[in-house]
Amino acid sequence: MNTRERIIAAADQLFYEQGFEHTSFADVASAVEISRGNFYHHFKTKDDILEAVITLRLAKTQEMLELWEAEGSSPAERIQGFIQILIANRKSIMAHGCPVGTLCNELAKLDHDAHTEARKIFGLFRDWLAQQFAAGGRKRDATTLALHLLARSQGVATLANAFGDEAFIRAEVRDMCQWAEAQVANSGRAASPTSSPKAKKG
Amino acid sequence: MNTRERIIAAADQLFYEQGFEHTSFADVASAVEISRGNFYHHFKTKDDILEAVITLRLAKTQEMLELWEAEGSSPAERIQGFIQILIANRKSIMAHGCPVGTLCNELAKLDHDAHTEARKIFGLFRDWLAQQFAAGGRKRDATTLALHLLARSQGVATLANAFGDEAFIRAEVRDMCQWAEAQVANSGRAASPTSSPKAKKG
DNA sequence: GTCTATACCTGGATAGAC
DNA sequence: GTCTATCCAGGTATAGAC
Repeated sequence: MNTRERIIAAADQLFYEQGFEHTSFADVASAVEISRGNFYHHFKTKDDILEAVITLRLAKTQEMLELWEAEGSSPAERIQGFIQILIANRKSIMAHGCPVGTLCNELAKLDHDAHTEARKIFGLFRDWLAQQFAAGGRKRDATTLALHLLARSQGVATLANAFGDEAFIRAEVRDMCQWAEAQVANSGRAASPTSSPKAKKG
Repeated sequence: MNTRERIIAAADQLFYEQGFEHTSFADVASAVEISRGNFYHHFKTKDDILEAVITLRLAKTQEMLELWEAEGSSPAERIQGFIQILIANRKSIMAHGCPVGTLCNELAKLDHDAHTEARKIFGLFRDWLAQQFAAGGRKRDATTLALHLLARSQGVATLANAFGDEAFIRAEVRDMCQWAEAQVANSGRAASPTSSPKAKKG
């Protein structure tokens, strides 16, 4: 990994943990253990680093989705794999929220041009999920279902971050998995539009 | 409205639109049309303003919930009133996200002490919603249902902010209303844990 | 490519006149 | 209570030596 890549990786992590604006060049430089002067040899402005970080995230997301596509044996299983990242990443989500959602939120507030690029990460997840629902027989409302699931996982991340409640994450993940199962199982019929999270110990 | 109150009101709005960190004393002072020096007569530090803003938001939220409590004629109607704020505030949500969720997120990233105070706003909504579900016959899982609904509305706000898609908000609101209706109608029985957003024009 | 030194600006915060 | 003037820290960015 060359210096440029190390800078991007460090910025990626710090932007997630501390936010874009709150992270200074000095923070990144000290994480990479280079001088600030050297820093500017690789990136002219802070926006350039942001752009590189978003590009990296897009690439990593794309790669992950392709892996899931290859590994999962059915649409239902793949969708459940997506939902499970809430549990796999629960510690960092409780500490810092969802990397995608919080970055988009921050860039929207800053009225930053890169917001357009950042939301493409959401777009990748949306399209991949829609593809799974379509493959599961829900061609007509695949994107609606994808956005619905994406929204739910975002909401879980936001509240998990606010309350730090791991049991809440697990309960919602369980419910989302059951919901997803029912969607692609129910492929032919129009499913009921109502649901309930399972009552505790119910 | 005295100067202090005007400062808090301006800070409240700017923190929402631009974020806490991105908003400078100069921004607030110029919005209130006072000098920066005068500013410090009212608030010693930036954290003091943040605290005042959160206190204001807590009070306004409490007041709003009490109003809804008095005005709504049934638990189901009150819950639907809560859901409808996503539509009433759709423009600002698409532009800046949810005021509560985005503030909590930002404070978590800054590792700011006020995070504890800020999440109490979520707590007010959670408890009020739980109260409605309990009144609707769902005493046992009232808080679970409340958190579920709160999470869903947060997720809708996050994606609405990212994509600026008003139709998406309306579709999710419709689905949440139907879900809520079914919950308090179904009071006695354990409801099915699965749901689907309605297929478009389905 | 990497460093040190430094210029420049913004933003938080203070002092003191009115 | 309000103002102007000012200080200081930190953050972005540049110049130039090695």
